Amino acid sequence: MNEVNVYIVDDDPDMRNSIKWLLESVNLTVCVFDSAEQFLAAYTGDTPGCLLLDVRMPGMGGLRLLENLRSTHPHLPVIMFTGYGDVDMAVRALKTGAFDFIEKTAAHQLILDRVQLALVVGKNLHLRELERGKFKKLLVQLSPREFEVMHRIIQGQSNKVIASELGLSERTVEKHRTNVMGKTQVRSLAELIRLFYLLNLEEGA
Amino acid sequence: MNEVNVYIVDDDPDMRNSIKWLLESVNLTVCVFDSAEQFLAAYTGDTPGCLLLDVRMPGMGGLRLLENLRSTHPHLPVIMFTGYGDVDMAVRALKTGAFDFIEKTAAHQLILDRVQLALVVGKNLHLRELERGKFKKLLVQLSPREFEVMHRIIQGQSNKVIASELGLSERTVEKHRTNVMGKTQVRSLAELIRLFYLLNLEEGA
DNA sequence: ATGGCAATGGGTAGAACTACCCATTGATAT
DNA sequence: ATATCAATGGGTAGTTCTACCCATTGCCAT
Repeated sequence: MNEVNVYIVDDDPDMRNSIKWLLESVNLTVCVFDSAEQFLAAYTGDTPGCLLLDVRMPGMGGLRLLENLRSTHPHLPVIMFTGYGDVDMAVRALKTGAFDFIEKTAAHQLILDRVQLALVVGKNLHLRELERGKFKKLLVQLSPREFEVMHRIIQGQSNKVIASELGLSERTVEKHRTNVMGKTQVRSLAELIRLFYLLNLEEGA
Repeated sequence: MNEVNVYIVDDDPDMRNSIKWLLESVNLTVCVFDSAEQFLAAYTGDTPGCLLLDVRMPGMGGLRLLENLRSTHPHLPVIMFTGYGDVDMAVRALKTGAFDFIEKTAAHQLILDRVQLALVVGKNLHLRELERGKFKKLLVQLSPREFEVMHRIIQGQSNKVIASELGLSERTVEKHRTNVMGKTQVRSLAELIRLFYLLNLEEGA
């Protein structure tokens, strides 16, 4: 399996093969699926890539899959791909978070360009996602108390203030603080804050 | 002048008045303009609001104005408004950063709902923009040396390391650090870092 | 050329944080 | 019931940051 994949989800075999051939002609690695359900079952999100997604399909439609992916894998660029698109469909798709929206009648070069752009963006998002995922795993190792203390540290409270507000001794807060810095593997307060906001700015939006 | 405005830019007087009447019927404050140029000359961005922008106009078109606004006022939600829209136009507008894309034939209630949503989003973006603008003004008061030191502080470097890398004494770095915290009016390192990333995450994207 | 400011550096004191050591309590799991 | 671990708190030392004081150099503008 290659490092970067273009995923194609389309119920029409001819269309799948046509696009697959087009993309492979520029040395891209392609994975095809004939339904949204099949893709969901197979996709793990552990490699960068992008998705070419047919809108109209039996079973779970493209828009439903798109919505699904926005919550589970927000960092996979999804290019919606449709034979007969209307304005409402395009607007809904893009507002839902699709990376692009292309009609199947578009020129081959245009499709290639958009896919290449999506791949570049997808690589960057994937890198960031790796960093986020790593930090997330470290965060869940924190005990409830440590997490509470971390939160207040990030708010800028001093150990003394934290101790007073939580009814603890300074020594205990210092211990929690040490554990937070150790378990999250950060080497400075600055890095802790940066990683924290890296997580929250994207989950909140 | 009210605090929150809906701006309308359309070269067709009938359309302007029709939409103006619709929005005023739900107690919204409306400002109308008959060209992109007129709007650009008048808009300052110092109050929250949103913009209903006709796509096809003589002179500067809606898409050109949209691009312009994305760089100068990224926090004004722009709803593109068109009589005869096609998929390509909608996709281009939304990918450029339009908040929404509505056809003029849409139901009144739908238009109202989308405008109200844009206003809510616009208020939040405006609040954040106020905070960013305030911090920006404080940042330019920093001397070049202070700015350099601030940058390294945010990277997590200690005074000692900064002093060594810049060939300064620790005392001097401490002085710069004190000045940075004072001039930016932050009460903690955490707040400095938060505001710094608030600026950079939106300007970089 | 005198005043203001950026940049430089020193002294001293205190506050805050870090890194080690030590211990008790209580809940949970095997 | 014995082990493990979260949470609690103390001691002591060393580092780092903050808050004051002081000064010199050099540049720029009125």
